[in-house]
Amino acid sequence: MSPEEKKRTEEIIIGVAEKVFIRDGFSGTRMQTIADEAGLNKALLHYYYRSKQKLFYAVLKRLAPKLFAPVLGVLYEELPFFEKIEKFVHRYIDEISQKNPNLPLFVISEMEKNADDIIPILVRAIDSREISPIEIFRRDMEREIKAGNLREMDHKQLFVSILSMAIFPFVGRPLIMQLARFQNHEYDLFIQERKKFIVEFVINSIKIQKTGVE
Amino acid sequence: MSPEEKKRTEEIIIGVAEKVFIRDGFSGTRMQTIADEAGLNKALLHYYYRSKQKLFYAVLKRLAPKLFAPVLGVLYEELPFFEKIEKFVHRYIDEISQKNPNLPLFVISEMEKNADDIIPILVRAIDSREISPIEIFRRDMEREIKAGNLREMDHKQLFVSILSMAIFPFVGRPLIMQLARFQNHEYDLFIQERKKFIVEFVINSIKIQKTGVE
DNA sequence: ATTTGATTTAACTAATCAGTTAAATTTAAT
DNA sequence: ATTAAATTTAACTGATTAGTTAAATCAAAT
Repeated sequence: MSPEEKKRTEEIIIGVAEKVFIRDGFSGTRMQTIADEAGLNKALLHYYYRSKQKLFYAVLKRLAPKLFAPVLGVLYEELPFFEKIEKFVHRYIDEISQKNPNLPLFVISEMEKNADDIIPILVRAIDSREISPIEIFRRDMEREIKAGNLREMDHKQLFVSILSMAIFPFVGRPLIMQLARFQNHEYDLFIQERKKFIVEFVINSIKIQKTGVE
Repeated sequence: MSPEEKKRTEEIIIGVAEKVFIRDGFSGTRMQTIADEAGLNKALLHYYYRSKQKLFYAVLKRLAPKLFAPVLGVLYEELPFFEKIEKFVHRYIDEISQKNPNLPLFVISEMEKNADDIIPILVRAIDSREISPIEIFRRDMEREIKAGNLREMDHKQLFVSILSMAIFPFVGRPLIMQLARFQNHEYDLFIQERKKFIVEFVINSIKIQKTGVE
């Protein structure tokens, strides 16, 4: 095979592995399943990636930048604070909807079970810049509070609230569907409508209304 | 052994099994682990509960009412809407903090992987009353909107938002700790402070301020 | 003291799965 | 055509684990 062919096989494997790992989790994934879904055989998987662990890490390393960069990147843009929140929420929900709605639960579950191995890989993707995302967020808030546009509040509480509202509908889908009595087909629409809701909900809560009178 | 002794063994097994299942998940749990942590042997586990599946279901059936009743129960109480939200959030975070912070992720993961078996068991616990919790919530909102105390908005979006803010810090702990740069010991305090934050945050967002002038 | 049921011990089976190996076959490049 | 690398096949090993079994021991009730 040509080197391009070789590369393509490698990519087929890692692409299918990504899909299966996200769907079934690390321990739920069978090498045989990956081989089957890739239309290849188990021996070839080990020929390219020596072990299940190594294949998993290869998947994670490829995934990590795609996972955080597009969303966290918004925090580093030069934007008015409230617009930044809007763009952040929309970007997150759009990305996950389009990419793979099971991604958040996968990342969280594996971080929980496998902390020591996985967290360092993900942290490199989170901490790719000089200043951390949460510190950027804190500074933005500080500026807005001084300008009288924002109520004073703990920046981590606000940050986690926005994250929670955006991420949890993906993670907690089966639970939410029962509690809030959703039909299967309703849920996607609910998530799309959620973008606008979250932004309005958050800004309503934190923004100080200018009276106009002064 | 006396019947009391017998009962005690049964309870030791199911109690330890609950702890282990929640910690390691169904497929991550080994019968040997349960036996070891209960100070018993594997044969006895099968003597009382015939299989891992049956033991798991027994755990779930015992868990389900304890899981939802104390929290959802608040929704059925006769309380002013905003106080109800406050009590709901405090109750949820207090219950989970004290009981087992891994519970939400466990429930969600197992619902996701094992939907057909598990959801019916949990749904019986959610739907123990004539009117569903979400319908109660909708009626409360409708009343408050008519009374001019509450902005108009989709009741499911609001309900999911409150749930998200309360549950996600438990589920997403490892991710949040990285993103928001928490040290281990800070997180418990953060969650305790979160009760007040969520209530204020939500009410600020949804309440219509009476001008006093009228 | 005898009986009954609870519990232990230890060895076993059967299934699953990661990983290995070696030989055969295919493909592309030279 | 020859070579080298890619791919397949198929059988294997070794580890893990749920579940079984049978014999032995123990404790409580009668």
